Amino acid sequence: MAEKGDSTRARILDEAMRIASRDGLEGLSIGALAAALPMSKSGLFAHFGSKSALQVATLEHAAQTVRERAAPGARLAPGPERLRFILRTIMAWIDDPGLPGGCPITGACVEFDDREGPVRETLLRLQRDTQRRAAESFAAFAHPSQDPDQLAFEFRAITLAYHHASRLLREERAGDWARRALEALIARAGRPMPD
Amino acid sequence: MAEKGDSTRARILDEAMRIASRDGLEGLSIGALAAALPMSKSGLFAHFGSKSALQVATLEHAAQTVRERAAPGARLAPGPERLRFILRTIMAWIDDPGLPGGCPITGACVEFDDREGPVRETLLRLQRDTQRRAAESFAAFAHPSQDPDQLAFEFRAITLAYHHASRLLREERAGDWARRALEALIARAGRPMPD
DNA sequence: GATTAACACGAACGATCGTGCTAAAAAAGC
DNA sequence: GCTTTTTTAGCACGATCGTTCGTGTTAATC
Repeated sequence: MAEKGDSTRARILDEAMRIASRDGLEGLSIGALAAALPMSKSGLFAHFGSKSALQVATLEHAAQTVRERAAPGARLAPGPERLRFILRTIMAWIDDPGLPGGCPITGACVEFDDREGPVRETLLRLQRDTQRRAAESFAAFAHPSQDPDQLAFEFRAITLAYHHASRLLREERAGDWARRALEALIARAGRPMPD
Repeated sequence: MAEKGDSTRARILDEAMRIASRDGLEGLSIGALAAALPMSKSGLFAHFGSKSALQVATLEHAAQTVRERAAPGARLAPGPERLRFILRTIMAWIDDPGLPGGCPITGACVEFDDREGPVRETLLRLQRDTQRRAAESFAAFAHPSQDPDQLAFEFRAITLAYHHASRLLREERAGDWARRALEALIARAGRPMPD
């Protein structure tokens, strides 16, 4: 049985997530990762077989981590409270001191948005999934004339802008801005759509 | 007089912007850039003296380009119409077929959000500038109880989410979503802030 | 026409990139 | 305790990275 291999694989991916957070998935190099563990380059490489496999594994590992942190939100019924919980979780994830460059998935989204390959496909799957979940929560309480996908788009917008304001601009008010934006969005979702 | 040098420098930066759009500012390599022009690696390098100087110059060039495209908006008074024009301009810029990876500045924002150095400082200056301009347009018509910085944050959110939906997800409805989000934001700006 | 400055080039540097191959060490199964 | 499988290390490869240097070519100045 593969026992030892799995635990070192997890150790590798934890560190890979950290490095990818700062330097991006492409900037994540096998040599630097091996040196940080520490481990031999070839020994590490044998776990994945290719760089893009390592990139995909790192992405999935990051997605799994944030999924676990958001798990308590599943107890809440889909609706405003769950959305507030998700936003808090994402904001804490973006500001996680263990991730010196913010969310590695967000980074990869910009890095690989136009590069075909397995990494992009993994990203698409992950992002479509979270988009769908946000839309569900909006649909649970929004006015029937409102489009859940529209609201989910704006929810995503808030998290992206928070990443931008918090990490690049280092703006202290970023948290307030994001919370207020969500409250306004929740309020609007309950009203009928104008036009 | 530096005559020939300036024109080749512009040619270099045009191509650098294209490559940085797809591969990021760090993925922009001197060798690949020289091969694409075509030009010798050393001849190109002499124009900038270092890679980070090339990165900064590429960023400034991109900012100048988008500034020129947004210039007609200066004729409009600060307010909703100008905001609509800016959003249209940014969306066209993000979808520009000459930029195979979307806006290179947005890419750099995620790539360099936690890497100290001249590139990050350039980004900070550029982003603070556009943030300030958006806040001005909101302040021109918003209800006094509204915070222009809050509204500018949400305006940025829309453009970031559009980049995400259009380039990564390749979602056709992205344009509609962004326009609707802006209209909702403009409408809210005119109303007093609740509580 | 001679001098000088600006510009581009080719070659080479040490370093690091991703990726194989082979053998030693460690763990697992009996 | 031995065998078999899994995991790691060592070493080397071709390619590419940013950068430096010396040289030639072109254009402007006197």
